[in-house]
Amino acid sequence: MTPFTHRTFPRAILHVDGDSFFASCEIVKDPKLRGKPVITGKERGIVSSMSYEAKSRGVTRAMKLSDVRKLCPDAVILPSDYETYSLYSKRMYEIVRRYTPDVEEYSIDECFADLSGMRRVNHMSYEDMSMRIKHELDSELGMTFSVGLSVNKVSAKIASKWRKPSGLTIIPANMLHIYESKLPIGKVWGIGPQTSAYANKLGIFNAYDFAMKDMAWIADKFSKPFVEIWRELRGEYIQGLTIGEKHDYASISKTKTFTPPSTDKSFVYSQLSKNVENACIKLRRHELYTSKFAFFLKTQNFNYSGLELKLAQSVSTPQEILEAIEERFDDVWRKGVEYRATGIVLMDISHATGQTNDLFGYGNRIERMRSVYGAIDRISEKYGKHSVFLGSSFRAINERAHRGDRSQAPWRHRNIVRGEGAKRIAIPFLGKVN
DNA sequence: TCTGGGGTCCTAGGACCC
DNA sequence: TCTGGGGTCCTAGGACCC
Repeated sequence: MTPFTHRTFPRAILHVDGDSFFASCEIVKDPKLRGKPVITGKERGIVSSMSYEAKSRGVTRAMKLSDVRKLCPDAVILPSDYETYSLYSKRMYEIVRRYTPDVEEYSIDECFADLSGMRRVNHMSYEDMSMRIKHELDSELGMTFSVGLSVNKVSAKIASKWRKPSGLTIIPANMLHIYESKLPIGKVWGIGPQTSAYANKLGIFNAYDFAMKDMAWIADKFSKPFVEIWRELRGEYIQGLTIGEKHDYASISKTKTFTPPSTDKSFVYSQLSKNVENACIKLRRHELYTSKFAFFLKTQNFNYSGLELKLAQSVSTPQEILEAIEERFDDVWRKGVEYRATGIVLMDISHATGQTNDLFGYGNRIERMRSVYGAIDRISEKYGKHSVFLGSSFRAINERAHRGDRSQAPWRHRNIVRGEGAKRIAIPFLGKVN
């Protein structure tokens, strides 16, 4: 008899997790790689994803590629190819959607699905649905998935992680306590190192210890998210699924580390300018607008300095953002400090432009800017990303400029530059827009 | 894990108002 | 002038996830 509940599947929540997803996609792209230690993340210099062959040789996530080559000289190291990964990701979602419309696209290699109430429609048990989903994923996509079925998200996560790779684990409510008593508290989804250490101090070591505390005790000692986890560990269904494609964002950010670090203001600014351009590209792809943002610089010792700024109107193009940054950049910039990265975070994201009274004809200009960027997005689609970019991003995009010309003013975002191999043509911006 | 990039949610505390 | 209570909005920062 379970301590928690009687019904085996009050809700049937599935969690699907692609095994070594990026590396697996690379192996499907190039079957000759099968059986070899495959690693992705070449462009970053650290391991992003590794095949099980690589894992068994001792390769771990975030390991430096120089160490990987020593450990595993025959490793095949590839740059990330997100286009392909997203394609396989979409195919994964579609297969799961054959059995229920309620699919949450949780991340590029994971999804949740609510199978509740689908037994009659699909003419099969939840267990059979889980088996068939896994079989269709494995056979149609040519890689393996680990699948877990239980009564809520937290438990479904426990199930899918239980056996990897290629596991299928089914945990009905009356069996939850068995798995939980073998699971260290820090392995529970949503319980990280801080909370795990705190729980240990309170005498909680596994998920079952946690689940068996009473409500008042938990509520007294933990914040809301952990109370929800506690309830799900007891078999309740608390965390709903977010169904459908992701088009809404609370924030959009872009940050990029450069090596070696730099004390060169115009170079660092160009990095930031490029990040702003990229963030705006994402904004426009989802037809979104922003009216608040933060920019920051990251020093060599991982200190951050930055500012949060507001715009008079919502925008989806970089001009106003960069003008605002330009005005305040010197408040953040410290001469002689070595910076290793810049970043931008767009906030207050909305679907509409957010009407404000337009005292200075500002909106008119924004309208024109938007139509210019409509054209730019079409050019980029046709000729590749960054075939057109701002003058202020020039040094970040044209790598060679880093060592050479230092005379360029940092703020040249009023010029748009068209890149074409070695030839790059600056186009005066403001005067030409109509 | 001596450190990459992109997200989300929650809480505490200050400002301001009635 | 002082004291008390309550509400809302905003920001900084923590914690966690993939």
